[in-house]
Amino acid sequence: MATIDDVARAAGVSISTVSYALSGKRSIKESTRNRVLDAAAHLGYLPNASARTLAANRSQIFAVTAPLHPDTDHSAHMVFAMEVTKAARDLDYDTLLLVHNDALDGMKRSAATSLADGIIVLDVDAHDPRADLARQLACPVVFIGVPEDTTGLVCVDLDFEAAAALAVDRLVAAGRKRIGLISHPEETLSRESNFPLRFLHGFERHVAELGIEHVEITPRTHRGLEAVEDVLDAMPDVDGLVLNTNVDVASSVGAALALHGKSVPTDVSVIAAGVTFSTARFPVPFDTIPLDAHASCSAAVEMLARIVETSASLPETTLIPPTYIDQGSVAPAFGHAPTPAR
Amino acid sequence: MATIDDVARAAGVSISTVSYALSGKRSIKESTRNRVLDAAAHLGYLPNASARTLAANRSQIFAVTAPLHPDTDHSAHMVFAMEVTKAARDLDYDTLLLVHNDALDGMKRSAATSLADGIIVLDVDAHDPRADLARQLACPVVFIGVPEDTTGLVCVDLDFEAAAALAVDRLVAAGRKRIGLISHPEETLSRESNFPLRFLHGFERHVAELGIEHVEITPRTHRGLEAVEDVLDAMPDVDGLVLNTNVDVASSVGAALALHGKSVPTDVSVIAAGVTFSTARFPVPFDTIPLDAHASCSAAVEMLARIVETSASLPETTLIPPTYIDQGSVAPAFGHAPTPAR
DNA sequence: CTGTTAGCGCGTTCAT
DNA sequence: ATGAACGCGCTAACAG
Repeated sequence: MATIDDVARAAGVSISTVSYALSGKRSIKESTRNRVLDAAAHLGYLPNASARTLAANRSQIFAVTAPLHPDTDHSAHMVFAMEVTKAARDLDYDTLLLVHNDALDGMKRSAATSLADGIIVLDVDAHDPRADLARQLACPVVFIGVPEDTTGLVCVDLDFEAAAALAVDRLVAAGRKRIGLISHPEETLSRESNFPLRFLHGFERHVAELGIEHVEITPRTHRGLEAVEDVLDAMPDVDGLVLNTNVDVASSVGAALALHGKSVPTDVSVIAAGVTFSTARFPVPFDTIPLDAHASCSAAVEMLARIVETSASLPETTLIPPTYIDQGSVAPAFGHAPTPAR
Repeated sequence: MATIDDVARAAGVSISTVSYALSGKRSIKESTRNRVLDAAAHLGYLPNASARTLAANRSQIFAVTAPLHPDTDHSAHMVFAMEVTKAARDLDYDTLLLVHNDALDGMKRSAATSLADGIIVLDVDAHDPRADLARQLACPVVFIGVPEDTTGLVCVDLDFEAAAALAVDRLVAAGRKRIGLISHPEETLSRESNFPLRFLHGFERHVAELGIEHVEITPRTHRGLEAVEDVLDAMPDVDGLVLNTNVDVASSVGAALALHGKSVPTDVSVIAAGVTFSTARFPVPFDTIPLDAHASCSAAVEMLARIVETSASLPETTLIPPTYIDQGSVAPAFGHAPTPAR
């Protein structure tokens, strides 16, 4: 490969001139700069990554720790990893993938060796060991997700409590009075993956505030049928349903309701909330309050870049407000004059 | 961070002694070596990645290019990326993720800047632009998948043709005489994603050799029902079915057959072949010839490491022999004395 | 506006 | 078996 020396020689200037002409960190006469640029392009010159890193003390690499639990949704996982990577590239960073048992050690390693300038943490549990580690590391860390103790941490995530409240509000605005929630499987909750809990709390708080009849279900299987039947057992005349669950369960809820003679949206209005998947191609599409990977990831990456580049960080948690996608699965209850949603 | 100088001082030796004590590239007296190791452990010393890279001309990083097409299966994608990453870590390499429109440029960049020691290519098309690029790059590249022109390339993949033949053989051994193949959606085939084509060819060749009645179907939807109906339209008395298709279609094939009064395995014996997903939790599990991500990825990563570390590469394509997982979805046809499978 | 030069931290050759 | 010293390619402080 061509080095900066080759370019300098070809352009008839010194190597610092080449460096500055390419980085733009100080002004160079238009004509000489063009000569440098031409020479660089001609030689196909790109600065050696490690030399640049060593000298500038910056690698332009973010590490991404993404452990895989038995119950994690590979598809959602990939989407987050990709969105982080895309957002990072937009800011001129590459991303190193840290997985499996290396999710924790990899954080230490990439920080201690100055491999990475910063670390993005995915799939955060309530009591995530990576939270403690992040507090010890000198390396900047941003969490996509919120552990229980956020002291000293920078976190970004959908506002799941607000998402749950928004779902309830929409159903209530449509005159729905008996609301069921289908949550995540027990195994996910017990691992204390954090967002289902936050959604659950938001739901409970809001229905309590509004004095709404409600029931919460944890699916025993990966199918919607049993979940729907659990809801109907507990609340036969349910007229509103919130789905904060995985795609396997959610995709078969429509058929399960139909099987029990309940139509969507008339008998039961349904909203999928805090979910990464689209319901657009479901047999029955649902109104959705998405967990928007793009929004979370680009926000997180931008924060991390800012922290790295300005070394100014105020630890704080950023909650992204929920948005609402109408697919026609919520309709006014019989005899109910719809009130405007909040 | 502690530098090698700190360790040298703490151990009362020179930096080269530290370097050799840690790398083991030349022998050091037991006692001094232990002093060095202790000092290093005590200081939490890890060599600076870029300094090490600059001096050794090796980054211990592999780049992984994994573009995402509209029809790619996120879940399978993630599994491959993870398996590559795990295999790489086992050999002391980290992996850089290259996605989206950066899949091609990223290859150039990571090679030209010496960011990566080698490149793993995922999701290979028949006419993949990354194949030409790989031929030009000085950087070692291994493909997981096989493009049409493999001249000068190193490729690793499941032997899809053998997998198709194995599926046919198993059905024939069970006395099945009219075999249907449900392939991938048209959009996947037309992009010339390569493995469905290779599977298709293997299937066609082998049924032709054996003189077996057969029919091939390309699903029009993402559901098994229409696909099964297409098969039944073309071949009402089908008694063997090979599924080389996506999880959405495959998971609903069992129910679709039942709906048309066909039982598995008696009326129709079914094999899923060349698929990344497990059918174990399907309503009706199928015998499976898996596309084993772990096998392909660790083989590819080991080859790449070998090429990087010995700079000895003979371009060649390695096809991994298919394996068979019995789930009870294949049974002898009525009146057929089962013959031993090959 | 441009050139000179001192490191960045480590691997490795050459001496001893 | 150990140490001294050079150089990897680049950035940035300093000098003009």
